[in-house]
Amino acid sequence: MRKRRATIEDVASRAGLSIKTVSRVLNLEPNVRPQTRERVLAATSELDYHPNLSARRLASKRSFVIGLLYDNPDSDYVMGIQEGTLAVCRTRDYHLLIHPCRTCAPSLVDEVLSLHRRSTVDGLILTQPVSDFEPLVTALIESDIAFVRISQRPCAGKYSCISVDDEQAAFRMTDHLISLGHSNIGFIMGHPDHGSAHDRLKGFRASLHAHGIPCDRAPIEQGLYTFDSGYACAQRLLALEPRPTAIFASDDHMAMGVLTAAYERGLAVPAELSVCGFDDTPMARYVWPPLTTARQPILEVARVAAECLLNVLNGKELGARQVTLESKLVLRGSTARAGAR
Amino acid sequence: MRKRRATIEDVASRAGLSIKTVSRVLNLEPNVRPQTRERVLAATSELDYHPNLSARRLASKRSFVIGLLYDNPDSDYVMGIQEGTLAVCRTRDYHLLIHPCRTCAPSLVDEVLSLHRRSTVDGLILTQPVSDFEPLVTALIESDIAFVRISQRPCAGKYSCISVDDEQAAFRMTDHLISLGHSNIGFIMGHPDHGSAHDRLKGFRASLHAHGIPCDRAPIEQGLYTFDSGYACAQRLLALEPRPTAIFASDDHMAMGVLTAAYERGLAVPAELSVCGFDDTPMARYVWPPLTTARQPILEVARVAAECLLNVLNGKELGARQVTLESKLVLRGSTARAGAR
DNA sequence: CTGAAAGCGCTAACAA
DNA sequence: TTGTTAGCGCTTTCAG
Repeated sequence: MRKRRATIEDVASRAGLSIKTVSRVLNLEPNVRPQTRERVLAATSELDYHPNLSARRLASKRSFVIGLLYDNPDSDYVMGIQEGTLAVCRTRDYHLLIHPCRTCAPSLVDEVLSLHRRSTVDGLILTQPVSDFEPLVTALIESDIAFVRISQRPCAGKYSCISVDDEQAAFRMTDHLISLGHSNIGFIMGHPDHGSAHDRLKGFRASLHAHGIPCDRAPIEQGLYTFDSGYACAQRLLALEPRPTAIFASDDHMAMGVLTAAYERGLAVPAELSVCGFDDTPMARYVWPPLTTARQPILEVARVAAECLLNVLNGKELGARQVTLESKLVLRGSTARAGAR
Repeated sequence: MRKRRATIEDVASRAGLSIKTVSRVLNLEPNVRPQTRERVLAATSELDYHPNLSARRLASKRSFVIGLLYDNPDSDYVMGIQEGTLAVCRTRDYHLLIHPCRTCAPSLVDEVLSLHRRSTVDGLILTQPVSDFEPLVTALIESDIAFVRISQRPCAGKYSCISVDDEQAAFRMTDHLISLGHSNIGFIMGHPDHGSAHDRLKGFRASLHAHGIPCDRAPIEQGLYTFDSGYACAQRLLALEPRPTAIFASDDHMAMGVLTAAYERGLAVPAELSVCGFDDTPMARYVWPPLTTARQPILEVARVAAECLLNVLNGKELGARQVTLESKLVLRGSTARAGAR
């Protein structure tokens, strides 16, 4: 037979203390004698006591929930971010509310503000491109809602911003292509609403420049971080005279579009065309040839962001943090020495 | 300047009614005169009133949260399920708590029971393979926790079970291959812990049988729903004498492993080998050649499951529902007429 | 260092 | 059909 769930009063009376003392122990507040703490802890476990979240939320006027905002078609990216934030939430007894959304939806700001107004969430983690959507960020600041952004562009104020070194990584990737003997390299840019797209382009250009390759003549196409856009851009690049010997796509989806375009033209990859992507999504390994790409520490990014936010919510962090994590090049079969047949 | 958030009392006094009446309107309870209801609604919107979730939860001893359990490496599948359940939750003012887990973790049962014990969730949606994990299902039934399973195998009792027609779809897919002139078809089975793996095999066999092809001699390999397992199985199948002219992989990940194995052996797909997958993950379109596969109505499955669960939680549904949704064959370039070079 | 009492904002009986 | 009165289980003053 199931007994009624134990409450803080049960614990208090069992330990021969007041509920306030029990509450103190549970909330790790100071000013409790170690011995008293022990008594509480003992009673707690004897009764298999678990605080009632709703009651705690009501009394403390906090939800102990953080919201995760995303508008990203890449499932693997989103899952990675979810996993990282969840890991932190679990260790700190918070819950995660996922909130997929459309950056372009006119209702977005209201939607998010209402999440907070209804005390559904205490704070928010914003991923790209939502994190770069000015109107929302401004509204959050005005409403004094805690948030942490995952983005390259820091924003003013006490708001932390976590990112990966897109520019650096793109620089190194380009270096790699050049070191393989490529000099006519086509570049496919990502969705212009994502800060990362601009940074990756910057890194590409910087590397060309560093190697004395005139970058104003480098063929650059505007993509959208999707397979189809990559395919379309590749069609244009491959029609150029002289044809690029390598194509650097700003993400793996577009790189796969490039592969498809190459196949359709009967171009051998990597013998006649080197292709590289970015992000190292799981499928980069699964296409043929496996994609050379750059691996982002997504989980780590998410973890740091969540940790930051929880620190802010619990007054453990004052200033804004500005963290940049490092990506790694992953060299696979889709890139090879130029002219190697 | 920000005013204090309106409470139910504010609404009541503004409408000149008691809080109970307001509560009735908010909870769609009967026995309220339409005119009274109007007064409440007016006050509600004038004050921009939103009920405090925590208070409601505490008083009603319900969390208005449902949990989503999954242990599936396929991000696209998981995202689809999340999206479908979220859509329903939003329309019915519930929250979704995602809970990725490891079916093999010994702590799984405790972990899930504690979600309910701490009144974190009112009910659960189980996806495969968690939904087929007996110990958990049994524990949930014993603890009288509401749940809905996404699985092919219905379980006893008043518990609903939503599924797709894996067997039927595999049958049709095999039919398709046979109609293209293939008779020596290799089959790669999915992870044996997933009910779907067995059903797909059953459909495959049934189709062979229906066409008078001896299925006891059909080459069948055991995979794990992963790229690598598909690759390994394909290696074995392609080494057979005579070599199969088609391979039916039980999911797209494994099918991609087959494609890779074929490339490495210099086998042209589909000219020398037809390949088909299952699930229609987004990347099925993005590989070369694009994969013939079967599309599952994942969103719909998730929606129905969530709707079911919410109905149960709100006493709107008594018996167990047993729903099977239909998959669609998606014919792409990876399959072709046998012997067509 | 510890405790008593007063809510947090809502729902649930039970009256009226 | 509507209102009154208790709680739900916790945190927060504020006293000791």
